[in-house]
Amino acid sequence: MTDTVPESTRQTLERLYENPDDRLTSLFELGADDEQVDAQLTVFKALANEHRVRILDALRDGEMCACELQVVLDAPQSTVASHLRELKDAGIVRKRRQGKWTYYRIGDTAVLQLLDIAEVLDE
Amino acid sequence: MTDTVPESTRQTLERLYENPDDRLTSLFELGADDEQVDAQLTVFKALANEHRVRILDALRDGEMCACELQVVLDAPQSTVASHLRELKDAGIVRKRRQGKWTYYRIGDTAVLQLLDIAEVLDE
DNA sequence: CGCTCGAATCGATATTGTTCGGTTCGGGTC
DNA sequence: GACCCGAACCGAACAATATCGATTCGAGCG
Repeated sequence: MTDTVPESTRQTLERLYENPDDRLTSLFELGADDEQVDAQLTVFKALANEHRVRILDALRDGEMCACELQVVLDAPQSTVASHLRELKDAGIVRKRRQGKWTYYRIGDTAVLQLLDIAEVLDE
Repeated sequence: MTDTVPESTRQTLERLYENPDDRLTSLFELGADDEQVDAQLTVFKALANEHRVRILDALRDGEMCACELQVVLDAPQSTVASHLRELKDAGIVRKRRQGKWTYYRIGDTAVLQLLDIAEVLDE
């Protein structure tokens, strides 16, 4: 495991620490587990697009059908549909079918927290 | 403004609402302002990458120098450096130079909140 | 100064994400 | 059933990001 580290890095660590091998091991252990990272990535990737952020900002005060979101985004139907699908796949949004229309809503208030925190973050 | 909407969408809204023009206008006004969306996007794009998420997870309990992060990620120096630059540009991370080394740390506890919320979100 | 080393930048290439016309699907109406 | 309409899906063209070797930069040292 620790022997996959490039020699240059090992040498650096040898200068930095008394027990480079121990430090190497603890550095490896610092790595977050894959499931945790996967969950975080799923969410952040879904939020990392202007259209999708605008959809969520529009859904803050209630559900809307796909055709209305089309107006808010001012984008073609197929484009809006694919973004809605990504948001749904990421578990950020839920849909409800009523007759010919499909209504979308934010699935969890935690999403609103994410939007709020991100908005303020870079002061 | 409302006349840029495709005719098909207008027709849809005419069937959905009594005053399609009013609804159209309020839909447009639902659009979040650009500054707000920009701020949110900057943050989410910076977080939408596995390497960068792993860096932040590693920085949870204190600062680390670039060469140590290289070990945590098990990635080449230039790759790590470019990710650190993106995190810094997004205002998520701060750096501090000490001699030949550069130490990075999370710049705001709000970042930790984002990581925590995202991890739990998709239950 | 000349040298070493950690970090930053450059740039060509590879990978991933986005757009959107065309088509299909599913419900509703007559 | 035939038709209409909103939404979903497909896939090819295009755009944005990521990767990483090579080079440069900048601090420390002899």
